[in-house]
Amino acid sequence: MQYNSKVIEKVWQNFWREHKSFEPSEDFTKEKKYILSMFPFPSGRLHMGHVRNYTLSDAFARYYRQQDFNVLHPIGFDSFGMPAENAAIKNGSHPKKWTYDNIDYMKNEFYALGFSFSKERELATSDELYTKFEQAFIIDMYEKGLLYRKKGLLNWCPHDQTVLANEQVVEGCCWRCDTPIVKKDMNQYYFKITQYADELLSDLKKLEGGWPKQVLTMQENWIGKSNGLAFDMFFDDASLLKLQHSFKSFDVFTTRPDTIYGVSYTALAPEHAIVSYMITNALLPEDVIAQIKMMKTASSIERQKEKSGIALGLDVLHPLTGKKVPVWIANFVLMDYGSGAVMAVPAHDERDFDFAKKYDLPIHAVIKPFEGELPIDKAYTEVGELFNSGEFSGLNSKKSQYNIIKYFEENNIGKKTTNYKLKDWGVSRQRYWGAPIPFVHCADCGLVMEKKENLPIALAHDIEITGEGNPLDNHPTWKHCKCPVCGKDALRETDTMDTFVESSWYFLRFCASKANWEKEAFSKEQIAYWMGVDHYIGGIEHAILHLLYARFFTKVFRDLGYIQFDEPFLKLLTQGMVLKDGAKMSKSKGNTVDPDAIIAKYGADTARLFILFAAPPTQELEWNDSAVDGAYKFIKRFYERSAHVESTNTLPIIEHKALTKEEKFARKKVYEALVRANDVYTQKYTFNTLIAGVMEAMNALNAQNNLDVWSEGYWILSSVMEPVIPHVCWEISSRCFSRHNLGVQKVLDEVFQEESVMLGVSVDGKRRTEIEVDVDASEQNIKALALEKAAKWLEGLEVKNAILIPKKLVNIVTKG
RNA sequence: GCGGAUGUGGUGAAAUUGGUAUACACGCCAGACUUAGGAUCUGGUGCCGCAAGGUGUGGAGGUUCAAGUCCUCUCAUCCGCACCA
Repeated sequence: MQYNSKVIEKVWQNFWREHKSFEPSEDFTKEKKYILSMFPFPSGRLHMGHVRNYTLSDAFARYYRQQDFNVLHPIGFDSFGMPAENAAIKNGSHPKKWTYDNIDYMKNEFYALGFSFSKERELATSDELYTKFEQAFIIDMYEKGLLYRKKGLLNWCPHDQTVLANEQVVEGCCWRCDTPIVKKDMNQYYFKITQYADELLSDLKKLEGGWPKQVLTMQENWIGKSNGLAFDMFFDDASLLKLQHSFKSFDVFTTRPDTIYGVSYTALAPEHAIVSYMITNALLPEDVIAQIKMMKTASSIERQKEKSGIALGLDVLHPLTGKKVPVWIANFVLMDYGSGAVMAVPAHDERDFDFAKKYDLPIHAVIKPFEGELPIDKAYTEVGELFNSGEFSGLNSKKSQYNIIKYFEENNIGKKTTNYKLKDWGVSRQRYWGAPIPFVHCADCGLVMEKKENLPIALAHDIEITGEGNPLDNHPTWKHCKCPVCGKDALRETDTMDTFVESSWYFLRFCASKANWEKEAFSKEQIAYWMGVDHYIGGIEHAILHLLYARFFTKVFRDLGYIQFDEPFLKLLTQGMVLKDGAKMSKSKGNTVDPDAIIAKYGADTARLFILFAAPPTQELEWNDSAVDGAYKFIKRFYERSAHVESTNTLPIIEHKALTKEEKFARKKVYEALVRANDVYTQKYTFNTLIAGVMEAMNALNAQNNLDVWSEGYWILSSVMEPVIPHVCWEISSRCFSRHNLGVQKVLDEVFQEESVMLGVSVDGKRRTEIEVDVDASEQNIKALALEKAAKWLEGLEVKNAILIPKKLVNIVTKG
């Protein structure tokens, strides 16, 4: 009996396809599990990260099928996006052809890996049918006021020639191509995600336990809620005059109202409206204007290098003391947070301190430590006691915040305010390969929505992709249309949507059965049955972007009445990266391992086994060729030793008491593996330990030669391992058990009942020897035996106590 | 700087959550079978030591009969955020 992965894997892959083994049932009375992996971008071929991702979800899906659940385990392709267009520029291929060719290739790879995806529900987000429903949702969102268009300062990637959302800028660079981004003033569509900021934050609590803590923290920090005080700073008379009375004040936000008496200057962002006004109206010297322009055009990285500022020659009046406070421009003040203006308290804020030192501005301390001296060479940012703070002097600084905010509110000079770091999601992209935004610009009616019956607004396909400009905009006819309201000639919006829009609702689309695909995006009934996703598996790199957007869409869809829950993903498993030689696999480093080559050499089962065995799912996985070899050898042994099994359609009945020690041990190991399997599949996800347990059981089986024990062992082990190495298990199961063993397995308690146990004996916590005792031996007898056995180590010592931990050890205590 | 995580043999990693540290596997060593072996099987393998024994979970303390696990301090590595007022 020779193991041949190629033959076996082909047989069962064909079998599963012919029998449609992995299609979910429409019987909504059955208990369900929705197992989902983050779907891939069709980049051409699978990499090991994909293999890990889908091996994990496949293990869950197959396990729950065996447990008799109705399992939805779908797959699709996140198939819009810039790489298709970049490939077009490079090779002259059409993005559509490139994309769908890649999808076909990758589907074959999925097939060769034995993944139990529903074939019927496969989709690509670039399918026009998908675009149709997406555009309809966009229209709904616009009607709800959740989508708007405005001009603003945007993150522009000079390489990809498009704008990016804040979340898509990583360390000042484009998340895709690493090019430093620059700010550009443009028209852009936004989703009003900030309207949901508070709910997105508070609902994180509902995910505790189901999501990794790390991801929850990252989302919390990203939303960045902070409470504080907002108030107006009014200009003095001289400044009003200088500003030609165009501004009488500006708004500032602080989270430290307790430091209000320490304000010694104020700072505006270089982009602030007052600054712009002064530039436009030539209220500043030419060289100062030039400096400000430099400051504005500097990349965010440059801007962070060193603090710099310019005095504007204006003063405002302190809201409580009425004293003059100078107004500066400072490069560290961000226009898109709060109001783009801050009150500066150098004595109690590190940034303000650095700035004040550099420009020799006054520093007024108003908080002192409860004990010890106030530091003079740095800002004191801790809690302390207020002084020089008018009627608030003497208060605890933390507690005084409440009093000070209350004072501002009572006197109508400011109010309690909450700010978020989260910004609205800029969603338009000036690129071709994406879903068109379904709007029309009409000279008479303005910006109007396309009619739903005209959807989808599909892309033009006879386009030229050169990398210059927007192909839809350059197309001779595509953008010309009739206004859906007045019927006159009008122009289509040529921007397309961010591809994160598609991945924000694909998990809902999967709930729709193919029969209804044309008719509706999904039905309420289908959603109610399948959602939420019971296990969502994917990379940690989506901790913020995709997962935040998908949560947002879920809440919006709920408020639109389509669904009735708040959170889409009940449990999230974030897999670690796949490494080779200690580094992330990448083409540039030349350390990639091609899944196709592994399948060709060892088969899919080996690849799957290695990936699950080498490390727990959340940890990094170091690729190791000889360990892959080891996985292969295990499967080979597992298969070849199934020759010991006598064919049967029922679990052999064994009289446990009549067995030899080795036989009993083998049964115990087999059932231990079963117990562990249930625990791993449902709670712990540490597949490495499950596989180790199965290996132990195999070793124990091999140390005995009772055919019934062999058969029972294989009955259970090939069921337990089926989610991991399905092909070889179906082969064994089919040959030996006519597949009757693939299903729920009962744990037999009798195999765990033992007549005697080994106990460790330690003296003062140090292990010395061991004893074998009957399970029902009395504590006294056990201790006596332990003392006798440990006599050698007790010479000259006085025994004070002995502690028995049942079934574990006896610890003999001698010292006082 | 802030936040999170991780440190256990030559390597990937276990440890039922305070109870016999190193399961399982890779590697290595020895043996068997073999014309041959990068196949297969058997045995061994934390470190020091001939041995008795000693020692050992990044480091230093502490709590406990008992600590990889709990507490305090510290070092290292990785990840995320980063002038958010």
